[in-house]
Amino acid sequence: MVVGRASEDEVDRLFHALADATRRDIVARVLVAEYSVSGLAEQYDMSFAAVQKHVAVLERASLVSKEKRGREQIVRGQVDGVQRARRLLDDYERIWRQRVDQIADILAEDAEDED
Amino acid sequence: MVVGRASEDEVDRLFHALADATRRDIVARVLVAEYSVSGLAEQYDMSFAAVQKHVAVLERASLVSKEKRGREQIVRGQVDGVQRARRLLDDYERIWRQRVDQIADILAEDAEDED
DNA sequence: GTAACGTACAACCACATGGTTGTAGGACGG
DNA sequence: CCGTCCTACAACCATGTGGTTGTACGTTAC
Repeated sequence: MVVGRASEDEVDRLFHALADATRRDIVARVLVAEYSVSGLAEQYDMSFAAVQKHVAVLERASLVSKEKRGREQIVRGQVDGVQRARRLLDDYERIWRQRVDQIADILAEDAEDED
Repeated sequence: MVVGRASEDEVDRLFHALADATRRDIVARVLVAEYSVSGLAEQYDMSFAAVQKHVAVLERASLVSKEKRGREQIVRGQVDGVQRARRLLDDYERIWRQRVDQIADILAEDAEDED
């Protein structure tokens, strides 16, 4: 198919995880510094459990990873997950450019004008 | 012309629209060629109304545009929507690189006496 | 040991989503 | 005109999502 690298389910999880402002903010934070889950929860006006769920969604999408440290769970950003998403969008742009090139070729050959 | 920073809602709609395999396939198709809504509906094993809803989601996310032609509605891909999403992910990668650079700086300072 | 902390998870609720069918209306061809 | 095609939209249903609270359990501190 057009986008071949990751399974459709993985891509679903990836974009779904990114389709929430709180989760995007979490990703941005943990790309910069480490946070415990409760440390993250302090940043937002919602319950600990809600933040925990967001982190779980991000983890399933491979956008963050968790590592147990003592009684805390440390959350880190996984930049390769971000890169994977970006690369998928690159594919779409490439498809589009191919089409544009084809159209340009046709126009160059026919030298026709259309409105 | 640089696309300005998108509102959180716009980004939500963008990634949400991309978080469905059928919708991603529609985007890929209409980036290559024009389709009427019913033309798209023929491609998938679901009702016309379902496809119509998917197109509406993509339209709200500015990933496709519709144009009336006779009794048909022609769907086209909007590559700038794709580019907008990709650029957002670029931002995340940039954040991450800055952090990596900072860490590298710290390591470099620590290793200065070694020079 | 006990208390507090950090986490996991289940149950629950309101609401959105993705699908269906049905109805209605504009555009085209006879 | 009439019938067909394409579209729009509403109503409905099952399921998923984002949030809550409550409970349980391991870890740390006192």
